[in-house]
Amino acid sequence: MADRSTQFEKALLGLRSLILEGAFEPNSRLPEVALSERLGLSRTPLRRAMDRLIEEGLLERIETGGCRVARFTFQDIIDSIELRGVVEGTAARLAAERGVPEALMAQADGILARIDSALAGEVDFDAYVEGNAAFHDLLAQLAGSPVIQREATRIRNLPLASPSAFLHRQDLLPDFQASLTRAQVQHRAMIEAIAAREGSRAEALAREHARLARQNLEYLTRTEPGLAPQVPGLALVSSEDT
Amino acid sequence: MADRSTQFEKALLGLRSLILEGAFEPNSRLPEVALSERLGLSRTPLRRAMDRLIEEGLLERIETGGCRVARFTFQDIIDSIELRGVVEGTAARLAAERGVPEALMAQADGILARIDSALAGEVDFDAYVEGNAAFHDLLAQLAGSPVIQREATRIRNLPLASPSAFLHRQDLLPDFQASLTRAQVQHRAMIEAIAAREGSRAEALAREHARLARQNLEYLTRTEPGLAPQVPGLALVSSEDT
DNA sequence: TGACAGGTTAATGTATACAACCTAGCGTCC
DNA sequence: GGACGCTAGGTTGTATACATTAACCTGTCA
Repeated sequence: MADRSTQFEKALLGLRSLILEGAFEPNSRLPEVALSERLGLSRTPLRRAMDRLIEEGLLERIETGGCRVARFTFQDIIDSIELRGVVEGTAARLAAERGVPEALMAQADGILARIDSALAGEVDFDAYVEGNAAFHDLLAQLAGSPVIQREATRIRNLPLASPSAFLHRQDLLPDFQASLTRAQVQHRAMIEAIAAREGSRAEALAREHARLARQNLEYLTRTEPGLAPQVPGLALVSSEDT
Repeated sequence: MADRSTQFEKALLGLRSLILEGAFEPNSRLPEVALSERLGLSRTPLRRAMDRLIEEGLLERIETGGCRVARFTFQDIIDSIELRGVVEGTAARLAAERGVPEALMAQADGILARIDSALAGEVDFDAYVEGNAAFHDLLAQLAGSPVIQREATRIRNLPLASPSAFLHRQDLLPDFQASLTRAQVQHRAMIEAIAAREGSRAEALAREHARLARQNLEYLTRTEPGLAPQVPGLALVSSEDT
């Protein structure tokens, strides 16, 4: 996130992808030298990337040293989405309580209009995804609090909580256009609640919005079990214990 | 957190202390070599510690490279406490909704009893702080979700959100024993709400509990302005802009 | 006198070498 | 035969050397 096109960035993206693709056995230890050779870089940036992935919850530290791939379940994804709704709900509530500068509300309207365009007629899926990301980034800003913004953005970018983990296959939903439209209705309702200074409603709407993502995910995994390995974050999901 | 008595740990604790004590000018760049010499270790563990402190929000990365001390305000501390209440509230709500194993509830009762003892008669402040930490650690576990537990613990340990940032001078409160007793009443009410499976009430109580910490902080800074430099997290607080 | 170009310095990012630790396997002793 | 200890191998944690890049200063030219 910090550096562009550095070895660290390569290590971070490469290792994260490998983990989410299920390239490693859960609970398996990750030897640093072998990994660094596999990724074509030295141990220094690799270790930095591993530290970051530990923060993200994809890896966990071993007491004796080193780290291993974390075991996570479908319920962990559900919980991550719930948490995202809670934190975004807080951003929305505080924004409503404290008020939002004109300029930011105008930006919000612009983003909503962009998403409307993406949904009009034939759905422009890429444009929707882009607009959706912009909306949630802005939502994190609306409370005017660096702390809230940081944490909301952070949790939204957690691999397990990231909408992009399944959004890219949302075309498999029974009526995916209807789902996106429903999400956009919630987007607009949130902004309206914030403008109306109704904190509780804004918070509830944000939570409801996250729950929609959860329902979509549950539907996808119920009807398309074969999809799991393709969906980052679901590759390691299993029903076994510990 | 991971390693004990390693150079990394020394770097993390040392640098964090220096920042919170206000040893650096806000927005000042931190040169790695000078810092590593000052802390008596090499750049490798120092850089790891700096990465961690960036995650915690005490430092921020500079586009061109390196990092500087973050500027934070009193409002940032308020927001961090608010966020802590929200996430702990979620842990409490989910625990109530999903139910908690007998063994964990028994542990909770044990901790509550320990805090009661600490408050009986002459207040044993250290024992209270220890029991309070145990309570909040357990609260993070009650939902039975590794994700919730991770994030609740993480946010609680953020320097700006940490109760220990001002708890150690809580003896300056007008009637600090009453304040601790009120907190303990809230502790017990939370556990009872969870046992009664009342999620909304449990969540509201956790938020209320965080708000008590906020009120204490506000009182302290209002009546003892000279205390600020001694209170970690307040050293860098200022009313100037950007 | 001001602005631009070139060089020099110092900083970070990266690689690698070194050291301490844990683990496992084998041999010996009880 | 089993258990304890020692040694060897490998892995991580740390230090340092190297390279690359950005900033700053200086000198010259317009």
